Order: sequence, then C-alpha cells, then structure tokens
Amino acid sequence: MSSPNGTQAIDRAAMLLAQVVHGSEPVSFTELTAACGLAKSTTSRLLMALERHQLVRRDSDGRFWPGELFVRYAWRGTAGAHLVAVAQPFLDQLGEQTSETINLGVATGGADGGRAGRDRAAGLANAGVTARAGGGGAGSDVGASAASISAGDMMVTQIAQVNSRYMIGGTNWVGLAVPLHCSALGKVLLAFGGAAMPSEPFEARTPHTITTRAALSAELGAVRDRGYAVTDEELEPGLVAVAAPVFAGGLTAIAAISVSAPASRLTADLIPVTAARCVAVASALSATLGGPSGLDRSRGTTAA
Amino acid sequence: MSSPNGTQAIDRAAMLLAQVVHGSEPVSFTELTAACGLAKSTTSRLLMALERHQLVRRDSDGRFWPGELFVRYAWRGTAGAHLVAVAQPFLDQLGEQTSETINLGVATGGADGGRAGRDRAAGLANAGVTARAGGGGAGSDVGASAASISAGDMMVTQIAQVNSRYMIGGTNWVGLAVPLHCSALGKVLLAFGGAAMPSEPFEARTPHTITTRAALSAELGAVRDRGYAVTDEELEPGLVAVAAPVFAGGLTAIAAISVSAPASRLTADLIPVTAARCVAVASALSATLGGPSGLDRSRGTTAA
DNA sequence: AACTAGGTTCCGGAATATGGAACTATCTCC
DNA sequence: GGAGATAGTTCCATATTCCGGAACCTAGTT
Repeated sequence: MSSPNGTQAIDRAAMLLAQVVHGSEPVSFTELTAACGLAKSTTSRLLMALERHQLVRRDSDGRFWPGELFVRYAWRGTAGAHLVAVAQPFLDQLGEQTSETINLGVATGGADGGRAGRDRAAGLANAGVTARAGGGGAGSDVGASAASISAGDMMVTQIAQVNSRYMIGGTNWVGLAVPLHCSALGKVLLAFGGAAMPSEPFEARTPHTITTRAALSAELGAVRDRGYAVTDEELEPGLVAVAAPVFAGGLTAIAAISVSAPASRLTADLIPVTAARCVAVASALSATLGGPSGLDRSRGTTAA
Repeated sequence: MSSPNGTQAIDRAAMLLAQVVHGSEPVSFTELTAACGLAKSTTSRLLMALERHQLVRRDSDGRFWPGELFVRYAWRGTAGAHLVAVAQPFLDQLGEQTSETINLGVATGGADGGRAGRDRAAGLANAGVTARAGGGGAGSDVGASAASISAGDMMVTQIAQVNSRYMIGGTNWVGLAVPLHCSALGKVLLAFGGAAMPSEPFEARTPHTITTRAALSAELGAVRDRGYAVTDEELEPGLVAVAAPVFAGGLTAIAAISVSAPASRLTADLIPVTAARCVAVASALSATLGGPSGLDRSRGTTAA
C-alpha cells in the first residue's frame, strides 16, 4: 500500500538511516520508532541489520550514530570530488540562466584551516560528548584547550566552474585561492560561519577593497540580511560578483556559489535579479544536501 | 537460509551499498549484480530504492556513486567527532596495554592544508572524471591547474587522547599541533601519504631533531619498512614516542595513533613491543574503517 | 534490419518481513 | 527491597512483501 515498489523493508530502513544521519545529535531507539511510526519489533530488527552492516553505530547509552561506513566515506578523501559532482548540475543551470562565469568555492587554508579546521573544531567541541561512546577508559580530559590554534588566514578555493558564454569572462579559476574579505564567495563563507575572520590588515587589492575589520563586519551583517554577497571591483578592477551560501544540514555554510562578470555586464540594476537566481540555485543544492533551504533556518526536529 | 534474521532484503541492499561506497571508482549495475550474486530484477529494485532515498546516485553513464546522504554527512562537519568516537575504544585498549599516553592525530594546516587540502586535491584530481556526471554544460576546463597551491607547512594535530596511568606522563595535548618532522605521528603521516613534506629548514627542537630533508626521507623509508615511526627525544628532551598509521580504505593514512612516554620508561628494548601493540591497534581501527589491515595493501576487488 | 548489451517491468508463488505479545533487563520510587 | 515503569529483544503464526524468471524496452553495433 504505502510502497507500491515492493521495497517496504528498504524504504523503512532508509527512513531510519536518514533520521540517524540527518540529526546532529545521536538518536534513541524510542525516538526512531516514534519518528518513523514503526512497531518496536520491526525497528529493532531493522536497526540491528543496519548495525551489522556498519551503517549505524550504537553508543553505550544505546543511542544511534552514523556508522563506520559513513565515517570511512567522509575520511576517504573523495567527498570533495563528490560535492563537485553533486553540485555540477546546479552550477550548469545557473550558467544557463545567467550566461556568466559560475564558481563553487570552499574555505581552505589557515594554520588549522578550511574544512580541516571546521572538522577539528566540531570534533573538539563535541569530544566531551562523543568520548562517552568509548565506554571505557580515560576520555574525560578530551575537549579542553581547543581554541588556541590559529595562524595564517583562511582563503576560499574555487573547486568547480562553469564558463561564461561570452568571449570576455572569467578565465579558469579552478584551484585558485583568493582572500575572503574581497571575494563574494569569501564574504558568504564569513557571513554564514563557513570561515574564520581573517586577521588585519586586509590586503587592498583595488581601491574598493574593504580594508578594516569594522567595515567588513558591517558588510557581513548586510550579507546575512540579504542572503547573498556582492563584490563590486573589490578583488580586481572591472570584476563584479555575487555569491550565495550552500548548507548541508548544519548551521554553517559548507560552500558558496558565485556568479562573476565584467562590471559592464553585471550592472547595479542586474545585481538583484542575478543574485536571486544564485540564491535560488544555492538553496536547491542545499536542499539536495539536506540543508534547510535558503535562509529559512528554524526547524528543530522532524515531525511525523 | 542465508539470513536467519528476517532481514534478507536489507542485508542485500546493504551489500550493494557497501560495494558502491567502498570502491573509489563508480560501480556499474552489471558489476553489482555479479559482485553480490543477485538477480537482475532484484538488484534493479533495490538500487532504485536506494537511489530514491539518496543513498546512491547514478551518473549519466548509469554507474553508481555514493549518494547525497553520504556527501552531506561528509560535509556536515561531524566526521571529525565521529572519527574520535569510533577510535576511542581502540585508543582505550592501547592505553590499557601500555599504561602510557595515547594520541590520535590528523594532518592539519598548510595554506591548503590538512584534510581540506587532501579533499581538494582529490576533488581536483578526479574532477575531470566526475564532471561528466553533470551531463550538461561546460565542465571540461575543470581539473586544470591543481598543483600550484602551497605555502605554510602542514602540522599534525592531536584530536583524542588517553592519559597515562603514571604520575609522570603526557599532559593534555588535545588540540595541540606539532611539526611533522619531529613527531612520531607526523613521520607516520608523511611516510604513508597522509601529509605533504614540509619545507626546509626544519626547526631543531632538540639536538636529536632531524633537520635535513635527506635525513628525513631516509627515516621515512625506514618508517615504511617497519610500519611504525619512532621519535627519540626529537620533539622534546626526554620524550619518546612511537606511532602507527590508520587507513580508511584508501592508500594514504588518514590519521595516526601514538604511544608517548618518558625516555626512562620507553627504553630501546621496549620500543619494538610497544610499537607492535600500536601497529596492531591502528590496524584494527583501519579494519573497522574498511581499510586494508596494516601494511598488507594488495587486494583489488572484493570476491564473492 | 537483425542482433547484442544493459536494464526495467510484470507476475505468480512462497519465502520473508511483520507486529502483537511474551519476555528480560534496568531504573525509580515508595 | 519489592512493585511498577521504562527500554528493548525474542518468539511465532500470518499474509504481506519480496523474489526471480521471462517478457519487454531502449540504444548502440554489425
């Protein structure tokens, strides 16, 4: 009835799995039965099967975490490539809409920089919690002294690109890292928690570059309000760009999507509509990645 | 018969999923039916169910990749914490065996450093391949110019710890980053591809610190041969440590586990046996994460 | 146009998953 | 310390759900 596909068991198991992987908190057996509306016995059987296959893991409190298969995948080093693969159709779509250069960027660098830094930060922040899972010995000191690491600023690296259809447009920027304070991608990551504030002084790439922390903070507030960032000849003379954040189920942006064009084409009147398209596409990607769509970040738990 | 648990469908689906996530290459439908020994119709039904739930993804060639749920998880930022959680029981075990300070370390930092750097590197290296998945527009330039990013050396950051049982032992090093060339964790990461070679000159932390690239290269060769690294008062006078690599299904170490002690306790005669324990535990963790156990890295595909 | 490869849909049959109830283990409160 | 509540697993008869062979479809090849 509910599954006209002949895959009821798998649909249910996948539902459980999604619940476990989705939430940042570990989930209890009872919460899962309730959330998925399954009988206790069924839930138990399914979860034990998932655990057997390392798709979920149980801590000593009996709560469920994403299993070893997920951890392995995350550390395998292919997640970056897969983000590009997942994002590509979205970037293509934006490219078709705008005809301009589209980029996907992530934070990198810093002494404890980029994704590594955020992983580590999250790891350390949660370590007090997660250590409990160990069950046994001395894990209690874990979690102290996390904040002291920092030197060298983060940058934003462009990891995928769709080329402009015009003859004048962005060259190939894939692999290129640029400062956060003067790029649209960077401003978005800063505004939405995807990167740490760089240290002063800010390099003045052009006469329009924002060079003070106060001015940048104000700008980031505006970015949060609008939901997108703009750089108007702040990185390179004649280059205008807009960017919007990509989320993956968390509160912080994991990446950003930008549209870049010569100032002569991306004029002031065109910026809002272009930015809106950029935001829409970034939101769609976020939704695909399980994040809250756009700026509508409010829900707590999933209902039945 | 095969599944005495009443979860045949899920066992089979999990088997398919493991095949897809395990391999670094995308897997074709036919390969999956063969590898799992299932009927075409069954495989088709199961895979469609998995795809519906974003557990696998199909590219334009019809081959299967890990799904959005995995990508989302990997970028959610909790993978670091979960590595700690998964590793903790192993670290505890090693702590009980040795009574000394145990650490789990990962590479961080560098201008394109740590995990971020490796993700990016992998992403860029594979982008030519994965971009095809996009189906549509201009992805062909993607993949060029990857190698040019580097400035500032990587370090190794300790992300979990088990304390020594002795009164004299390691203080809390969680969150602390140390140079690669003079730490056992760092040497292991360097030897097994988990970190990039630092630039000269190497800081001489003690009179025993290795300070030349040639000497370090030779040492790393020895580390690869032995399967573990030793630092004998090279980081701090009186501090001796051994470390072994952790793999997660790839060729490069994702982390390392170390045993640290005062030189007076971890004497030359004790080093081999302690190192052997460290290697055994690191291999066990690698196995849990799906990596080849220890140094025995040879198999290609999984058999039936 | 016929053939092959790769994959999906259909359908009857029966193996398999289901869920209520019984059971065990752990807390909590009196 | 015993009764009761809470959390989760095992059991078992039932029929629902999944299985797999065969037909079918779509592209690419000769």
